[in-house]
Amino acid sequence: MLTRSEEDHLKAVYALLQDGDSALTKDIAQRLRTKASSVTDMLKKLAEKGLLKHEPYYGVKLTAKGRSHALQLVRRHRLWETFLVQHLGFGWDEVHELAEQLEHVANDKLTDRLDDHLGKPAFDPHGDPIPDRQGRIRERKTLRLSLCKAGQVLRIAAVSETTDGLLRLLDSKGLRIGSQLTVQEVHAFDGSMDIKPKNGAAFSVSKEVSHHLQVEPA
Amino acid sequence: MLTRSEEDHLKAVYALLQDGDSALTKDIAQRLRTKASSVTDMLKKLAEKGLLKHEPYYGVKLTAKGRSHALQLVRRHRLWETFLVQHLGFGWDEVHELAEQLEHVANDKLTDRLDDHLGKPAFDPHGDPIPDRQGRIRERKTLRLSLCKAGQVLRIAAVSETTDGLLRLLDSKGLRIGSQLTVQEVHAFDGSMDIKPKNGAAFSVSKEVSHHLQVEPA
DNA sequence: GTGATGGATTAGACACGTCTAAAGATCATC
DNA sequence: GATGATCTTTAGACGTGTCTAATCCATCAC
Repeated sequence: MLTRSEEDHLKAVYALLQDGDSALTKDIAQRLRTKASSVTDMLKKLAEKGLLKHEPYYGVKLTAKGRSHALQLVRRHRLWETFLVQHLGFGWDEVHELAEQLEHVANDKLTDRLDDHLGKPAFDPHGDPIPDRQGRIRERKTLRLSLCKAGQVLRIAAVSETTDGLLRLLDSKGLRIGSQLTVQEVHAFDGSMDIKPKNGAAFSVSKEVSHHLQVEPA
Repeated sequence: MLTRSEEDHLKAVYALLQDGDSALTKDIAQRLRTKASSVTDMLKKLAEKGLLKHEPYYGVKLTAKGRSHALQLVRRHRLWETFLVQHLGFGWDEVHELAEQLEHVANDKLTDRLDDHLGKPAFDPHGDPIPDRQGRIRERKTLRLSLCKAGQVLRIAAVSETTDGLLRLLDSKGLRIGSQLTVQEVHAFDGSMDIKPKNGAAFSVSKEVSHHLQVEPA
């Protein structure tokens, strides 16, 4: 049995490894709004429990057990988000915090029943894939907006779930999952780009933002 | 903001006061599977937060604030139980533990949406009343089976929610919410009674059991 | 009243997760 | 390969919630 804090750390590691190639102690700390020293302690603990390998000063890698556990957390998180949006009428940009709490209710039967109830969805309201019972993910062939070039016409497939601010920003520009947009220009000096929603005015997004936007060719 | 443990203690106090006239430290401890000394500490803390009055060696009484908070916990607990049974197909005797966890996700919007989604039910699957948004309870005019006399024909209205064992016992005898039964005999020396389900064989229940069975005239 | 009894409280300890401050590694740059 | 910047870890402390053991209190039988 993992404590809530252990689960939070495990999920942060998983998310950072998904995102980039490494999970830095300070990034984990920042994500969990805690301090690096606390993270070190926790990594040691998770390593002892066999959920990850911790090479001091070098980094951290999930074990199969750790990855599996993280995937179950992600599964629960995204199923709850889907439930909150589809059945309780919440907006996709206001469910993250709630799901963050609900995901810690660990009960396989509950999770599976919820999954059935929702029709075994493959993607959550943010467009992110929902791992199945076995932790398998049905991937989409999407790419980061930050890797796209001027002139490309794209559709938004997913938005990194941890950034509610980004969701609201997009919403205010009339963009949501499935919306179409065109890349007008990419500025080499800072990686920012100008994009134009199909039915709206062009605006500029920072590299930070485009990095978190998953798109597919329209 | 209350911690999970504070909420658990508050709810235990509320439940015991509902049940009998007083909430003994040792009974709270037993209910929470903890020790009396731990409970004393917690009562002190809850008293400082203005949720209850703690008269050392004498007892404990909820303040309006404490009662209100407890009612919200009960509300959430019973709404989740209703959801689990009605929408996810759980049995009424297996939802208690899960609801015990879900109730701690405190978010008014979520609670109200769930309430709406379920059709603002007045009673949960155990037959217990669900407090509304304002903490108001729609009472049934039920009485404890333990107070009934031989010859009375009754219908089961509710079963104390904290005793899953009782639920299974009843189920095995063919009894559930709404089932009809007749009191055949009451044994004065130990308070036990013989009851006969409408469509089933008579059996005997202890005072402990009959105390937790809410019935109404059939 | 006096004692016995049983519940309640206090005192002191401990595990856990967090923090700050200090020390240890790594790496880019000169 | 020394230096400084930055990140990581360690050492030691603290708050919280729990425990055990000892003490305190109310009550009931006599």
